[in-house]
Amino acid sequence: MIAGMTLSSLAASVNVEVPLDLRRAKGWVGQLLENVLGANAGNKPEPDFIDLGIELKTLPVDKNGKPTESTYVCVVPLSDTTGLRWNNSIVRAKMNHMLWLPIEADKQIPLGQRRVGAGIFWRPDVDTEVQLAADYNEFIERISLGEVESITADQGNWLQIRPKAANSSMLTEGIGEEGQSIRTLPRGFYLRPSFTRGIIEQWRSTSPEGGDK
DNA sequence: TGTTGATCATGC
DNA sequence: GCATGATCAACA
Repeated sequence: MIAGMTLSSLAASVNVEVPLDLRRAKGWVGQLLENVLGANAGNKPEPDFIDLGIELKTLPVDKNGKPTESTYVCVVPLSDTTGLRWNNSIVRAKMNHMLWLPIEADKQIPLGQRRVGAGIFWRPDVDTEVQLAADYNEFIERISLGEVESITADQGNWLQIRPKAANSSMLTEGIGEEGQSIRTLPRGFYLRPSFTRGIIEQWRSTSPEGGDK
């Protein structure tokens, strides 16, 4: 029902002001859509629609419909990694059912005039999940071995690990090279734009609304 | 121009 | 400080 609507009309429907730009309101679009659609997980590490088990993600896209940014998934566990496996991971819980909402992100369009696209309900197919699991397990193994400081963003096929903090001086507990406790920058799991591009392309080729371009 | 590392706002 | 929502902006 909200496909095609502008952010300013959606904001008006929930009595929210539209900021001039996103520089000081980076998560504004995502929070607006949570509001409009009634997501209820708050800031808990659970899917947004708890009862449905569905994770809501806005996906900024350029004029060609290609994602312009990576997608944050969740915080990376850096200290208590024993027993962590793909099957009991928060990454898997969130990615099991996702609702993607493409949003126009061309900076030439004023924020309030940007439109929401058709929602894409998505679940990973078997091959995709195998690859995500491989990325995840490799990262967790390296973290368990005390290699967190040598993980860079160019590692991982679909998932990547990057800093996720208020600033570069934030520290959290991690595992050092000798297995000791260290202080290290908090990290997050992110999905590469190449991954979300695939979701859009898959939708375009299979949905009646999607056309074939 | 795409990526990587850094950063912004909010709630508790 | 940690978890949510993400985008910014410098640099390769």
